[in-house]
Amino acid sequence: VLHVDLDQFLAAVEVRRRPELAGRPVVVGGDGNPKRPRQVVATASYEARAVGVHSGMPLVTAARKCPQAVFLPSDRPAYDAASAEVMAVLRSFPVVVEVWGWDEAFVGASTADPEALAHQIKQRVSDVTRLSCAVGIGETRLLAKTATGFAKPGGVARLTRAEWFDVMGDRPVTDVWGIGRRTGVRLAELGVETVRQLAAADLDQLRAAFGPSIGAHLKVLGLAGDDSPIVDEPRVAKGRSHEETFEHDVTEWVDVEQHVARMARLVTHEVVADGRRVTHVAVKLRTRTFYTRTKIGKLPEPTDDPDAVARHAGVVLARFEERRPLRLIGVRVVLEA
DNA sequence: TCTGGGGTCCTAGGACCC
DNA sequence: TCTGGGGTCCTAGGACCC
Repeated sequence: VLHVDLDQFLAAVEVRRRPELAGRPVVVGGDGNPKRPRQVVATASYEARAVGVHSGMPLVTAARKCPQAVFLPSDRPAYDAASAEVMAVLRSFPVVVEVWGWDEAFVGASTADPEALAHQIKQRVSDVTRLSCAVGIGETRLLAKTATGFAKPGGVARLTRAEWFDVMGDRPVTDVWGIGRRTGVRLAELGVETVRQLAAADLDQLRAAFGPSIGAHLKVLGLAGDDSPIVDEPRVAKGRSHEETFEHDVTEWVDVEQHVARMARLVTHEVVADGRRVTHVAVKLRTRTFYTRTKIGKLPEPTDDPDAVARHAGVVLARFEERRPLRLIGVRVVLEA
C-alpha cells in the first residue's frame, strides 16, 4: 500500500497560479477576509505554519499570529480540478487508486521495489501538475498513512509491521489515525493510554465499552491495521449537504425558513444533476452558544423535485420548538441507493 | 482558538409488529 | 392482562476524517 498525500494542498494550488506567492506565508480559508469573524483556516502554507497557524484556526487568530500572511478565499472548483489532475496521474500507473478526499489517495501496487514506485509517482505528479506530495509505504492502509506522516513534506517513508511498536508503541493512542480526542479519553478511563497498551487490551472489555464493531476495530488499529484491499470502485455518494455560518445571527424565523428552502433546492439540484433521487431531508441549526441540533424526515417516496424537498425541509424545520437566533443553518439530503 | 464545510460510519433507543 | 422475545424501521447523536 502506498499513501499519496499532497503537500499543503490548497495553498499549493494557489501558489501554482500565483508564483509570486512562493515562499510567503499563505492562508486559505473562508472568503479570504481575516477581519470577518466566524471563518477558519482551511490550509496554511508551511511558512504560515512555522508561526503557529494551522487548519481550523479562526482567520482572526491567524491574522494576529501572522499579519504579513496573504489571505485567500477558498476556491472549491479550483481544488476539485487540481485534485482530478493528480488522481489522473496516479491512474496512469499500473496500480489500483482509491481516492481518499481532495488531496489523498491510497495506491495498491504489486512491486518488488515500492520505494522506486513511490519516487516515480512523486516525480510524475510533480512533472505533470507542478504539485508536490509525500508518499508513505506500508503493508496496511494504517502503516502507509502513518508512514506519510514521517515523509512530509515531499518525501518517501516506509513503516513495516515489524517496526510498528518501535515507532508507535509508546505514543498516545490519539496519534493513531482514526482515534480522536474523545475515544482517547474513554480509552484512558480503561487504563489504555499508549498504542502498545491498546494492542494488548482485552477484546471483550473494548467491545463492552465501545460496542462490538468499534471495540474490535480499535484493537486492530493498535495492531497496525488490517490488510483490507485497496479498491478503485468510485464511491457512490450517500448524501449531500450544504450549510452556512452567518456573520450575523439569523433572528427572524421567516428568514430561517427561506434559507432552509433555498439550501434544500440547491442540494437537490446538485444531486438530480447526478441522476440521483432524495429519500430523506435533514435540517441542522446552531445557536450563538453553539447548541447544535439536527432533525431528519423521510419523504413519502423518493423524489427528484427540488420544490418537494424544500417543502419537506420546511416540515422538518417546523418540528424545532426553540426558535432562537441562529449562527448556522444547514440542509442535508440522503440519497436513494 | 469564540469555534467552517463536506463527508462517512456506528450506536442507542423508541415505535411498531408478530 | 403487571407482561417475553425477536425483528425491523426510524431518528438522534456521537465520533472521526480531510
